[in-house]
Amino acid sequence: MLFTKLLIPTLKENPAEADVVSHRLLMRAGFIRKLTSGVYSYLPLGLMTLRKIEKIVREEMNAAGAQEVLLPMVQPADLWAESGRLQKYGPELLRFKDRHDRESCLGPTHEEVITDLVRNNIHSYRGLPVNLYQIQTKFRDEIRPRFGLMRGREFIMKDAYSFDATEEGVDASYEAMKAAYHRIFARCGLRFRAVEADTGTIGGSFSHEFMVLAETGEDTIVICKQCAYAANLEKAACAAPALAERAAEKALAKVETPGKRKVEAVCEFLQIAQRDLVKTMVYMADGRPVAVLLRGDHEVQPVKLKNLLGASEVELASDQECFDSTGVPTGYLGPIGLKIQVVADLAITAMQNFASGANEKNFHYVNANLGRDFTIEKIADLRMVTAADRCPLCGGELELTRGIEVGHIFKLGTAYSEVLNARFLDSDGQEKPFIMGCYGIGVSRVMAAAIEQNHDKDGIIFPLPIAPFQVIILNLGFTDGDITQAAQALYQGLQAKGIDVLLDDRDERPGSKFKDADLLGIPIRVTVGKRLADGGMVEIRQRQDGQTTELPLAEAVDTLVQMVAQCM
RNA sequence: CGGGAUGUAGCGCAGUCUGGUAGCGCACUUGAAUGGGGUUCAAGGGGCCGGAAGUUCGAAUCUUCUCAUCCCGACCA
Repeated sequence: MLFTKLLIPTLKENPAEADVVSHRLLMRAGFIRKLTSGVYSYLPLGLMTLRKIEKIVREEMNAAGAQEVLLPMVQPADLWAESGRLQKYGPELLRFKDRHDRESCLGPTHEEVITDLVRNNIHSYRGLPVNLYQIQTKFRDEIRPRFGLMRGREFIMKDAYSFDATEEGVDASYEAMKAAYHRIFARCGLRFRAVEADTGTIGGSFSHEFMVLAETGEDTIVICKQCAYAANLEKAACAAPALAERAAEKALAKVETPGKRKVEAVCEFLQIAQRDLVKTMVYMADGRPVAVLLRGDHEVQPVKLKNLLGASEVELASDQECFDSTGVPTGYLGPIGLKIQVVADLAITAMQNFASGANEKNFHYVNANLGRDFTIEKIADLRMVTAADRCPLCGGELELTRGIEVGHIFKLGTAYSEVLNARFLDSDGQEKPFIMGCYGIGVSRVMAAAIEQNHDKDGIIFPLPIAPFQVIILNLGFTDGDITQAAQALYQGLQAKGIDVLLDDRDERPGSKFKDADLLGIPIRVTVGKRLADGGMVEIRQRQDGQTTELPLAEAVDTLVQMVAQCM
């Protein structure tokens, strides 16, 4: 296409509202414009990239045996009431009434609608398994939309739902999706990892997130350097502590620790290492206080705690809440004689003769021992993994790194089919609920994540498979008929070979064209200028590494076709 | 919803403290020159100073209220 025929409003300066790199560059390169908070228009270039991502997604979903459908965005509230999520989903579900005063909502996700569709149309195990997907705009009234396309309220999502008759079946469906997702993100040219994840509010029993690796990612992920283990920090398991040889238990003693509340201060005062102190953190679990014991140098992982307690919300208690429930000021809490529920992290089972608060202002115990001085009902893995931890699978070294969640797959089980009474007749004549899985990809987020991962100071560096154009031709001889004609010919030659090519035919200075080409991130740039007039040569430059070659115009088409084929 | 900040031309900003009727750069229009890393000169067009109320002879500027946007926390593709 011709540059002059496309709406590509590039910006020289960074918009004040954008300070995340993908947002900034998407704005500057003229891919998106904001309409209102968390809601964006896609301009021609943005839509082209989106379409390329969608095409890859479609091809892989179809290849994995899924069928494409398109479900309604406006949904009756009744259906959400039936699943129980009308209440549970909260204000993120945008609700409104139509002219007949019927309660409606905008679909933030489609478990209800798809389950309704399947329960009304599939009644036998003979129709199973089935996997239905769509690519569609979702709306979630996020508390705080931010980072441009990374967390919009309106965004484009591919969501798929599988229905199986058996456990083996759903496992196979899940694995097929996992494999398809690997192919999708690999084909998009992204560096990513699939990690084990918490199942969150969607529920279900098993889940993986697909993370695009980028320093600016919102999530921390844990990767084993030796084996294939990878997990979200929320989920990452801590290896069971190595049990050292048991030493003799020393006598418990209460010591005065005036004004020493923080772990560092207490340990310094007592002349002990932080790993020899048990700290006591109080959390409010659905409004009920719970104390968590863990080693002085460890941190609580709230999601693990939430899961252990079966609570819907856990939050660190304020100093006041803490005092109200225990009668002890924070800093002096300890397991011995504490009146509220106490749970403990696994790591403390390996500790001996440790220090802890004495539940009395300005006092701590030393030489406390689990079992002798106190007992704990629930001991579990409750802490955050650290880089010092070992892989729970192979004992290898762990690495903590940042990622952007672009895909999430869940094995749902029968959670939705049960509440929505979606059943089929099995071969044994029994009526059974469908066993479901659901699988999402944030298509618009993939575009943003690709940029977070691939950019430099000059602009975007698109992986070729998702670049709006594969090749950009710069005509630098705007006033020179021969050069302009050669650029035109090259443009038509590439088009004839099926290359997505953009010809910069603007009456602009060379500098502007170079700057814009870099900003747009088109992988291959061809410059047709006075070097053509001098020696019949054109210049080819790769955006990725800046590698430049010159070659005769006559060879350009074949060479470019080869280069593009190599990168797809 | 808590904490912080900002709203002045399409974009980036100054002017606000100390009230006197709106300015700079880029972009845009016209003309000329220039043509391999955001070129130069000249002449133009464009603003209800987010909105409302108040104080004042006079408000972008002071006061109050509102709306919007962005950033930091709990949620998620």
